[in-house]
Amino acid sequence: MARSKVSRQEVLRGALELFRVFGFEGVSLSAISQKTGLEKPSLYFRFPGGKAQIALEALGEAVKFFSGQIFGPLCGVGNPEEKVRLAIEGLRIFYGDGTIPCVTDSLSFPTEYPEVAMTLNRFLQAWIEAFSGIAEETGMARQEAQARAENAIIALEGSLIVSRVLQDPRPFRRTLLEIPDVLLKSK
Amino acid sequence: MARSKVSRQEVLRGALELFRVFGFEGVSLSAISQKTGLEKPSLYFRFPGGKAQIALEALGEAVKFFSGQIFGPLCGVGNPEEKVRLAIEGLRIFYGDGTIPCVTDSLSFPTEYPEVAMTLNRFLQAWIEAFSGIAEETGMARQEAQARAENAIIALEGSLIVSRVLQDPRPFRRTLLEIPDVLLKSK
DNA sequence: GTCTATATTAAGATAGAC
DNA sequence: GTCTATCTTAATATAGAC
Repeated sequence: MARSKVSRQEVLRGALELFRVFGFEGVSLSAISQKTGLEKPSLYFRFPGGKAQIALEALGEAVKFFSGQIFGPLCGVGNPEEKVRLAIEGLRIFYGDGTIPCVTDSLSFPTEYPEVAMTLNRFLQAWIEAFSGIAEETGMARQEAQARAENAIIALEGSLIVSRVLQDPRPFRRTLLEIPDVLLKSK
Repeated sequence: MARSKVSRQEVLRGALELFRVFGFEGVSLSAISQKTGLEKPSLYFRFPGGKAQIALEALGEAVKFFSGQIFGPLCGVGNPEEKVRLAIEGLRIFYGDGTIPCVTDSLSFPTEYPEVAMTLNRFLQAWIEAFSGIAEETGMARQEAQARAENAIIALEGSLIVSRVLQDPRPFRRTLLEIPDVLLKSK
């Protein structure tokens, strides 16, 4: 079993970058091949399901990052302010300080693979749940916490679009700064 | 000059629907042909620049809608609350009550045509200007008004993503309801 | 496991009849 | 102006050597 120079995770992270920037339809297997250094048949050997499987597993890498760097800290012990601060640093890294789109956007346009949409749906629900949980820690009512969580995610996703179209990271940065207030501060 | 049954505007509106839902790379000329009832060579006769030209002119239709139904009311005379109410009705229609993505999102993923990105950039700046203008009418400082305008657009764009992924129009509807406060209410 | 070579389909695009 | 037919390229995907 000749081990390859490119790990499965490296392939998936390269693919994830491509899918986030160009969207599902905007990425070809040739592009993934170029990005990862593996020829197309090698990609099919590792991922018999082709582009759809690669996209799904790449999405899994994003979920793993969120689980570790964002949901993890939020679910841990400690005061809410500090936990939100840690989550925000994770978000800043994941989004390249506002320069890299979110999978939740890029991969949410219709494909012929319903699994992609279903995985995104579960991912977003988990995200809302994590944000909602930290909001509830401030004593907020469940419904209010849920709305705050959704608002924070809405603002993040929207700011990434605005930053991308204006080619200006400031809307994203400003939005990140406002997250603690959105999640924790009672009005 | 045999007049055709399908007007240029009908073609562009059909194409705009496709581009909004599937993104630039997700739409083929065959799809536009099917949607509009015109064969591909007829599309090339009307739009020699092919898909890129159709996308640009379709985007122009979106700009026209916004100019008439959103920017127009906001720039008119009358009290700000009523003008914002009219703009919100325009937005609700444009976004199919949260079921249709925004061109600003769908067409903002990289293509080989820089004109698309430039047109989107100008469109978004005009939108910010229009929202900012109405916010300034309440006596707000210019910088504050600009931030409020961006926040309103960020919330709209983000809520469309969340509504799409959750397959639930409520995040969008809730966001629409909050727009008057975001644009007009001093904190 | 990875590759070269290739099959197959669909894309963007054009020629030329009507 | 719109069509049928066709060209060219690039996409997904596989066969088979190493």
